[in-house]
Amino acid sequence: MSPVVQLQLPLAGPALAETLDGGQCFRWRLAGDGAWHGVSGGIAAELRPRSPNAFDCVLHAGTVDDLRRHFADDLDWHALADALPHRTDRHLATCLAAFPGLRILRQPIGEALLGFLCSATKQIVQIKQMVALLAARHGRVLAPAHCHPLVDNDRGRGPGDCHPIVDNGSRGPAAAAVHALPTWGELAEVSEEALRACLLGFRARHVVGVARFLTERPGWLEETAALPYAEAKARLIELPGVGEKIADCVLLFGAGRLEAFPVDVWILRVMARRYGLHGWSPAQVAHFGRVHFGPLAGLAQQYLFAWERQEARGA
DNA sequence: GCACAGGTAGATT
DNA sequence: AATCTACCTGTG
Repeated sequence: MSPVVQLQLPLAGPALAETLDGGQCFRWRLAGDGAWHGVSGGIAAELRPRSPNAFDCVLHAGTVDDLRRHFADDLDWHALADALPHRTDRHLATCLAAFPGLRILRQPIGEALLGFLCSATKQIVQIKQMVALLAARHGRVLAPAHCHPLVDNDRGRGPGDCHPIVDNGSRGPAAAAVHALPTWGELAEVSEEALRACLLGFRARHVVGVARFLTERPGWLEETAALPYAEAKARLIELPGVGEKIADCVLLFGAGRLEAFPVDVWILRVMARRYGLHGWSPAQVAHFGRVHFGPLAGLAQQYLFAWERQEARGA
């Protein structure tokens, strides 16, 4: 049987869907049978909600500890949300109530950088498509095709021990190979043309530029992640294709900096419609956000974003 | 057919 | 320092 992964706090319903498929990461998807399939770093997992804080879990690659780290299960997300100024902010209180348990996942910083370089003026569906193509064509294999899930544990069987499924009649479609995202070292070997073939458009030039930059400076990204927020952000903005917004996304989702407050068109809209900040510039809104929401502004941003997306879908 | 999409960078005012 | 524009391409 599949092992059960127990979380410290509930993550279910709209908060689960928003956490995994709300635009903070681009490699989780909900399958037809209700299972969440996801890849992050060295993890390839299938999760089936079993109770509000437990999942049946099949790991095709990676360990349960890796998965817990990805879900940032060491943090008390209930307490973090409660530390936001929801007592004096009615709209924020509404957002918190609508997505109880929403989390900021921990992603490898290089993957967050790649994903958000692809995000410029694109919808989430399309970003996911680009990232899927980048992984399939240029990332190393995490789990081979037609591989039985490693249901026992993650020891004693290597990927090479998997049996091909010959008779697939009653099992549904055969599983395709699961690929990791390409590392920046691997991306340095990919031509701009090949990147454009992954639907990146003008973003391909940015990826090439960043790959060159990082290749010449080993350890630069990891050093950046360890710097104080303001210094880290200033360094990220040196990268081609990275401005204020993407730098904040990389720090929030790839370096656990919950004070980072990315300001995109959605947040601009939220601040105008819900907070009356009509005509404010992104820089002004960013300043307002840091002051009003405080050191966990990034978590507030994710709640506001989730609520506004839900409204836009016609709630 | 045409605007728009979780932006950025360089030019122009 | 604020505003304008080009940059790719799938989706409605």
